[in-house]
Amino acid sequence: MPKVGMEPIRRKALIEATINEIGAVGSLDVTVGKIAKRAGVSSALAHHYFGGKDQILLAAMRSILARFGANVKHELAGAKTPLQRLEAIIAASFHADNFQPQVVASWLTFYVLAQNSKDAQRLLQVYAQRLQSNLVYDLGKLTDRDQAHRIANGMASIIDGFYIRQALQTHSDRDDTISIVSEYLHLQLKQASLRTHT
Amino acid sequence: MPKVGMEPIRRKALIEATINEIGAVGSLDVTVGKIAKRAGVSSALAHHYFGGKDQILLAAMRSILARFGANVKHELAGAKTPLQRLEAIIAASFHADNFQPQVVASWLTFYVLAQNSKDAQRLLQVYAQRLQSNLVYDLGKLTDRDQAHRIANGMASIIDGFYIRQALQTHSDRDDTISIVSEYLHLQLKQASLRTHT
Amino acid sequence: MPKVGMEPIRRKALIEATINEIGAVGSLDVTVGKIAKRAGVSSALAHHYFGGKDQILLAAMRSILARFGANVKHELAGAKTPLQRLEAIIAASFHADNFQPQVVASWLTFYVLAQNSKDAQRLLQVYAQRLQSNLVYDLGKLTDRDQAHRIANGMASIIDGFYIRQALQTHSDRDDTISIVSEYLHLQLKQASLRTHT
Amino acid sequence: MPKVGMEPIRRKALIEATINEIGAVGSLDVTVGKIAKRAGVSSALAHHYFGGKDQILLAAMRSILARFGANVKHELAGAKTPLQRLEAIIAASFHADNFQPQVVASWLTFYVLAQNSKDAQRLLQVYAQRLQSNLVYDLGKLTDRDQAHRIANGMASIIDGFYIRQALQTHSDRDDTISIVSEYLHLQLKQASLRTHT
DNA sequence: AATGAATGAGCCTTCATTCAT
DNA sequence: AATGAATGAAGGCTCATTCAT
Repeated sequence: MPKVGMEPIRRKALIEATINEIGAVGSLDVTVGKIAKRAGVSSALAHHYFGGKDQILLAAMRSILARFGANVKHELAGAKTPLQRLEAIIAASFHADNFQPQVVASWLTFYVLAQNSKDAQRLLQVYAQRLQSNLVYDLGKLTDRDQAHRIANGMASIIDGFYIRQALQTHSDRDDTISIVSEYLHLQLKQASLRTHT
Repeated sequence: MPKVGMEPIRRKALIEATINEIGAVGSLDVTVGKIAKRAGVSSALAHHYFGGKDQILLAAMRSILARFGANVKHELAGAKTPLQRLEAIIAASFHADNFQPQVVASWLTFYVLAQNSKDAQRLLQVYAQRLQSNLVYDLGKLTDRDQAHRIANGMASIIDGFYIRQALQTHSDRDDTISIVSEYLHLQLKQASLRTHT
Repeated sequence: MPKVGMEPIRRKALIEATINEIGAVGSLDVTVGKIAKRAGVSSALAHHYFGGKDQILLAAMRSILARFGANVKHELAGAKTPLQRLEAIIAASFHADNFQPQVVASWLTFYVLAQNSKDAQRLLQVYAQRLQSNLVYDLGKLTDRDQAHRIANGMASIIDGFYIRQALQTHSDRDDTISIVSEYLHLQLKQASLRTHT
Repeated sequence: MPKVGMEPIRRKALIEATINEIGAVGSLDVTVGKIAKRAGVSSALAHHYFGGKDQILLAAMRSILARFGANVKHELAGAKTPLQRLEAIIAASFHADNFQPQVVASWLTFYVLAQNSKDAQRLLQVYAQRLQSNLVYDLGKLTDRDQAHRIANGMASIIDGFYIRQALQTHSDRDDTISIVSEYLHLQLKQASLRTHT
């Protein structure tokens, strides 16, 4: 039983516990005490390692965002063409990891948190902008700049829309979801190409 | 002058105060005390009329949903063709009344509330299903049943997506938003007609 | 049992309880909960009426200061000559009301509080300056300005000194104490008059 | 190189840190953790060496008292006559070492501590009695026993009074302070001699 | 019709203290 | 000799809720 170097272990456990707790109680009533209990430690320890409730939530948020980023990167690895890259981003968005109930519930909580916490807001905006630039970058190779922005905007919205509907337990099939978003992309591109070439 | 018939006045005032309070504090920290103060009454009175905090929130939710329904009905009034009706639904969704910051913040809160309250969940689902059936009904006249469901699903998601992005203060232009959703509809219909006729 | 207009009664009771609690536990460990219990109410009510612990302490401080001020005013009422007025101030300082163990313990607490609270500091300085100006004013009629300030300074210090020693339970006789301070005053005045007339 | 003989070094550092911490935060909020951090060690070590918070404070108190005693002894070294000795005690009381803000803040803290801790109380009383006997002893050579006690009492009070006023940041000039106390002594002695010879 | 009074329950946070390493 | 790990206990504060008037 190691008695040193516990910090990373505890941090990880607490972050995991936070996400699961949010998933379990649906974001309301999420309490430092309950998170700590779920992680098998005292609430004092949670404060010791994170400094406060907000920072625990923020850390959980960062963790989810990081995992999402990693998933995107991973999916992107095998993609060659811009279109493949765009499809990869869609796939990553609905990757099982990111689309789990607890994770989706966490997203919802973070959206709410972002209404009052500058830090949470910044975090969420950084993520949103990165997604947006990824989309715009690849779309830019397939159509003009204005269309790229427009389509990126639509895609991001439709993805967020499916997320929030998932949070509401309007369970939809993952593959159906992906195909709807993917189809959106294709139709928009076809239409954009028509517009451009006319 | 005995004050009679105050109940509907107070209820209305409290519901309005609830929505504004949610809009003001961003859904967190919304307190019966603050709602009551905003409505100019004591918190005890709020309990007296509604029975509890959850029911106050539910009433506010019903109010927003009702207003939304009225807006839809109003927009639908002048619509003749199925396509016009679908456009009317889109227009109503982004009608200024429904797209105000406080209202959008309230939606977010209700989504969260729905995670824990059966009543809130039911309310939200009733609304979602009504929207869905409206969409499916009109789409059904323009394409086959499967396609209708699919397109309705996509439309609802993209609308919800724009809502949540609005809640995050990713302010987008109302007309742009409408045109993106509307375009989505048209492209899907064109595509569906191709599929059907082949 | 009156159920309205409780506020002043509760405030008074809580302030009294604060002073007694400070006296009882010796200023350390003084807790909102204990104060409230001593006043026969819940700690929530104490917060309701005062807003927070600091403000409760501040209110107790103001009460003691006010009582002190009233005692001074009362003693001053029968005083005619400047010398009588100065003696009256001394008498008031060691008046039974102000020299009770709980009250003296409260003073000590307030001194400590003043180290960290701007409000407490200001309060204490207002009191100190008022005492100082009273002393200087009357001394100024008996000697020159410089001497007046000097003697006032000495008198205030010796009074404070007896207070703190009282807080330490170095019980000294009240009359002895008064006579020592009074004697200080007389000797200083005699000396000052010598200095001036030479 | 095994670290041996660290104990006295750590103890000294912790005591010094305690005094400075009290001076820095104004006696409230003084925490074992902060003291330890200031001393550059873990709070566990502080407990290891002292056994508990109270004992750390007590040790700091003893240190200040000892330093004060040393200062008195040092000043007394050059004093020949009783009067010179009395003046030496006054000088020592306001010696720069003892009149530093941190030291004065510590005194205030100890006064508060003494309200609840038997040990602190005893310590403070030992110091007070030693000072008192010193004063009485020398005064006894200049006047009768009753007068000696009386004057010693006044002197001690006036010194304490200046201390507490210093703690309240009513900064007074050191030399002025000394001269006021010294003058007190002289006037009292003159008066006492009159009384005796009459 | 309306409210002031009052509280219990619960949450976040801090801190002295212990223990194994 | 020294510390990271960990916690129990307690405190300040908030809030939904009840009740008598």
